[in-house]
Amino acid sequence: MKRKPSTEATSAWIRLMRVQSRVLDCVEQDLKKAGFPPLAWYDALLELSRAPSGELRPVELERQMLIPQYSTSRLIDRLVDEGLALRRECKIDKRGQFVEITEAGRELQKRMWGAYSAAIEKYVGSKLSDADAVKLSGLLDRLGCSCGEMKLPVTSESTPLR
Amino acid sequence: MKRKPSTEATSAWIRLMRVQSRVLDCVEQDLKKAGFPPLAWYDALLELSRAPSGELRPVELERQMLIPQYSTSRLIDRLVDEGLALRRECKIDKRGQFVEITEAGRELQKRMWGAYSAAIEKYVGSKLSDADAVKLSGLLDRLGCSCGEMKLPVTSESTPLR
DNA sequence: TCAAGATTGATGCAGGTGCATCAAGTGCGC
DNA sequence: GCGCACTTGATGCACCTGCATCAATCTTGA
Repeated sequence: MKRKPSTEATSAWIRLMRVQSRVLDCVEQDLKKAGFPPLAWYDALLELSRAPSGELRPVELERQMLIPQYSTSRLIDRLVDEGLALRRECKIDKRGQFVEITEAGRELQKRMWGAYSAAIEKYVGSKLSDADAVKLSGLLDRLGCSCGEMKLPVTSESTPLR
Repeated sequence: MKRKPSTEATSAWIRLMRVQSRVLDCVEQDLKKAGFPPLAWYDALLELSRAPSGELRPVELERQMLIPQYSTSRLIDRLVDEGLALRRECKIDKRGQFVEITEAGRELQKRMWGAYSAAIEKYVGSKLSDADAVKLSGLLDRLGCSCGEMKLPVTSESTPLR
């Protein structure tokens, strides 16, 4: 058996697991109560809306969102079913396709950001000073480093972040 | 629409979500590769093994683990199917029952701790000084407070934590 | 004591996820 | 130009989860 973690590390691990799941639960619950779909839909719509012409290859979306391929494929199915996105053929690579966000998709994304940002403020922002939020981000980044980097959200005045 | 979160808060939120899911994924993956069942089984076995006579009411387990009732019910089903626990009738309350950990259950819990603790060290302990781990715990606790408190793991030399 | 309500635990159903695998298309090396 | 490995995306299957609901039992209050 390998070296054991310190009690401090173990304690941080436990809190990371518990707090994240609680906070995520709260946020998802608020969104659901407001009649919105799950957060994953928001993430996908945001990625699409940010893309140059509102379209991405599924494989790009997959890399942005860090979810497995089959998961992306099915998420797109659902978005398309709801008229939030549509599949377009990709002429340069006939295996592939483009997924394009629709007007309805863009609108839903914006409306969701209202509820989503309020939830972030309620469950995170209001609990932490900005300085502490920065400290927390820094510590978390140290844990994430080994699994690849994290996209920094480019923030302009009212641009939704991810 | 309500007040918007600062970019610092939003950034912390994003990292909390991403880092947790990455790290959890890594740990679960390591456990799976070592041939062990999911972490939830470990948590349940640990709670049971810590209980006074190795048995708990499902409703207690549910409260300890912070998972929904139906989830507890089915987790117990699986543990029982695998011979890691057994259901005993509860004489004082005929609606209820006791779930008792078996010898096999205790053993699996101990064996899992070997792999589990190694994973914690690998993905958390080795990335953070003890002092930073304490800081991280503190910041996370501030977020968790609104959702109820967290059990502090009582640590003695080689006692598994949760 | 008895009815109304709360608590305990199980379960049918719809849907989501992970895994393995497949088919189609691309592109590289020879 | 051909074959072989790789990439892209979809899907069948098993299992897991959330939701709603149920039956059984306990508790409370009049």
